[in-house]
Amino acid sequence: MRHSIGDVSRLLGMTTSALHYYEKEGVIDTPKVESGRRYYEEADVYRLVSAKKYRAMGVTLKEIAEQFGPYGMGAEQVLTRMEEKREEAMRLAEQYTKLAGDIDRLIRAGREGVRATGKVDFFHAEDMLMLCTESGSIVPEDKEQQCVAQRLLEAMPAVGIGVYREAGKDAGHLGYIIPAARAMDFGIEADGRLIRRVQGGLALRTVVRCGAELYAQPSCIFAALDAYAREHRFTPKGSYGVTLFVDCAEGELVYYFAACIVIE
Amino acid sequence: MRHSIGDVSRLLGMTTSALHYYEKEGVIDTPKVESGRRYYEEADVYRLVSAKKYRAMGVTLKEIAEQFGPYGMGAEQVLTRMEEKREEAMRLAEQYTKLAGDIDRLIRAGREGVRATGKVDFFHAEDMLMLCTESGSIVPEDKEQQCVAQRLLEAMPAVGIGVYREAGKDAGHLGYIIPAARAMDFGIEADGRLIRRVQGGLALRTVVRCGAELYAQPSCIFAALDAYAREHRFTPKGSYGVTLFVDCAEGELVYYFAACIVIE
DNA sequence: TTGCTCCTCACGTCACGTGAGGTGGC
DNA sequence: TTGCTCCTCACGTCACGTGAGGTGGC
Repeated sequence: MRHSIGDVSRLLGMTTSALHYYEKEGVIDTPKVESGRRYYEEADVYRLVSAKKYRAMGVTLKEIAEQFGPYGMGAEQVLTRMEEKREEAMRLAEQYTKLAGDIDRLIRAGREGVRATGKVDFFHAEDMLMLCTESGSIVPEDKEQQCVAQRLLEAMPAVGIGVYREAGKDAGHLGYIIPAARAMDFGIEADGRLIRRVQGGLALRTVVRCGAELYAQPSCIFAALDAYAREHRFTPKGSYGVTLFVDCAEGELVYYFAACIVIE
Repeated sequence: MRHSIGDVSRLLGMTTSALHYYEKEGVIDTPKVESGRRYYEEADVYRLVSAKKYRAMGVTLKEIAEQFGPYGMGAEQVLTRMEEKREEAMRLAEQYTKLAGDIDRLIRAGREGVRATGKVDFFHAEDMLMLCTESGSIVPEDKEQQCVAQRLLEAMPAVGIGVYREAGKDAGHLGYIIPAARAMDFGIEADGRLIRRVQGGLALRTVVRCGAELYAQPSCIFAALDAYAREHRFTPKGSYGVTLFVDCAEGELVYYFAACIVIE
């Protein structure tokens, strides 16, 4: 029995141009031609169904063509390839699960930020890992430090831009910040020099907006909390803040930060 | 502080050409130029870090450019977009989890097939759903039936090509087969006409190889099992077989099928 | 004759990577 | 002068989708 390209395309749910492409890539050796038209034999359709199956597993057309070619692969090789694809699929599944979690955390923090801007409350601050440059810039000067920062940035979107201020100091530093718990998944550890651990604990928290002054005075995000702490006689330990999002709606950039001062 | 493209690229872990591309796509408005060279301000780097964060969430460059543009988006819109991306990530996570499971089942069946070719044993056959054409071809003639088959093929790689033979009949039919349990995930149900349920139960099983005779006589895959059943006086109920894989190693196509006869 | 299917190019997609060939600054 | 960084273009990637312009069969 011979089938037209239209019937085959409807069966497989692919366009005729996709079938032309499969042919060009050597997945099927040009089906018989007759006055220019293609006709597909049962075995060709079987092959296309198989090809679609392997595509669904993430095998590339080049690999499939190889597998089906005149010097095709035996069972053992095909099974080995499938094992690779299974690992790949599991890796992707895990990656997307974690991504969904990271996005969810960002959304929660963002929603809370919108509601809570300007208010002060208490919460239990997580331990964080933070990379700050010595120069105070967002870009490390040293090439080695650039590479360390790059490794941290691989952990996006779990990692973000933040501000850190040591206990008792006035100056804050811009840098990259990530929850310590999440950093472990990426094999990122505090090294005591570049990447430091910021101790969590009971903390005062608020959400602030700021503009370009952030770059000149990163600690500006702590101003409201500092006043509150003084007024209520809390003894500040370390302080940190994380970017919630950047609002561009008015043309001017407005940065939203969740800032906190650990008090215990 | 101003940074060269090299420093920024090392920080972000992207090539300079990627940064050129971001510029072309309007993610950053051309940073200041001076004798042809780009220099990035702190705010530009902040923006690039943000862009990288959204990229990691699966936001396209066009969307990011929109978000950062002169008529950029406010917090609420950004949060809504992030919710979409979270759903997308969850969908993908689930999809890849199931894909890994499907591939795993294929690998197990394949490995067992390699070991067990020619041997007969007993096992508990699952219920299956099967679509067979009336014509006996792998391609339905009717356009409506082609579309039903297409819906089934969306369930790749859980669905595969198989053979079905009714109890007491000699002829077998080529078609598409999927475990009934897995079919539910895709909203596929037996309709009594095109898609039929094949009852499982205690069954004889073997793995057979065959060539092009499959198309003329699909029931050829049951030959060995039929002989065994006659010899041991089992009363066959329905029979079915599923493709394990196709071996192309010798140039000739050799189909491997796991065939079974339900006896109870 | 009129639809319908099919044909072969050619070009677009998306987020870059990889040269080729040339210039500027220390 | 020699490296090094940076520049701009152009073309490739991967699996197709979308026309444009034309032909064959009922």
